[in-house]
Amino acid sequence: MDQLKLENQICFPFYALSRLIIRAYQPHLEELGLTYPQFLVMLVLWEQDHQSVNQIGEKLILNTNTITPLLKRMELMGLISRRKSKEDERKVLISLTPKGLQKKEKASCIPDALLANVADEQIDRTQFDELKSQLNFWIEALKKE
Amino acid sequence: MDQLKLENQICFPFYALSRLIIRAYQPHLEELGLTYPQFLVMLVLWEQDHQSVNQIGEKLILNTNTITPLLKRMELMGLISRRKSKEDERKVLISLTPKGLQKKEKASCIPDALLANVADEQIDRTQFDELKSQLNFWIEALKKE
DNA sequence: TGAATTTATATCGTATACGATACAAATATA
DNA sequence: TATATTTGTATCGTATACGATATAAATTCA
Repeated sequence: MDQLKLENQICFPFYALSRLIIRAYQPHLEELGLTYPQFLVMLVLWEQDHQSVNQIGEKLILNTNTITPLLKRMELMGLISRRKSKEDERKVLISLTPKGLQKKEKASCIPDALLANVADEQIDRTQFDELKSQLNFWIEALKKE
Repeated sequence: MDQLKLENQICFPFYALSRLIIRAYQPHLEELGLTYPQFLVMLVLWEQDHQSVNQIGEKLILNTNTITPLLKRMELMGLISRRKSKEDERKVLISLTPKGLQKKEKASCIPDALLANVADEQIDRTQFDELKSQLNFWIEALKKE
């Protein structure tokens, strides 16, 4: 029955860490006026502008029933525009507005600021990359389910 | 600007994995009639019955504004009971009902079933434990923030 | 001991998540 | 080419999360 102990679950640390990381981001994102999922959408668009709802959803592993209202709020905030694709009228293309693009510079210091805060205590680069590749292995494994 | 690429963020894998793991649990938890956070509450109570709202919240790193409605739903489902502590009338003690206790046995096979599904492809035990302790290090670091 | 402070929980408002379903545009196919 | 199927988004309902705020019980302290 030990396997039902909370501390023996591998699932819980991921659940907890996800929320703790979002909390750590919060003060930085507040300055940008973004929530964490909104920030992720911005990352995707800063990397490549003019993507369909589905393309964004696939990268963030989120369905349209989550993404659509999220994008609508971001449109209201003036960060992005939503317009139908001319080639395929089913698709809705998301583009950055000048205001949305402008935030990129302000955001660029966030990852560093966070790492400095948390991982300050000697986490060596190799170990860090090792962890990341391990996480990606799990993600790919679970995406296929 | 590469540091703003989604794939270079350490935060995203945790966010994604958390949701993917919950998805993987879903079919198993559906049989139990529980959501994932409800399952976590049950884990905490199966390990030790009769805990206050705060005690449960601390273990799951959740505030009462999340836990309270969650527990109320579980009370409606007949899994737990909520009653004021006699020693301290501010505290609300949560206890398992027979129905809640009964589910423990059915749940005991879930962790194994999941690991068999996902980690089937040779993940050795040592590496697994290493990962878990690394995650716990991060959790403790972020909890202190 | 009476008022100020702290503690434990609950309530409210907003923003995700996501299963189920709807619906229009595009594609396949008989 | 008319219909069935697929694809891309959106809508609806329910369940988290969580900041801000409220409130009653307990504790502190002037």
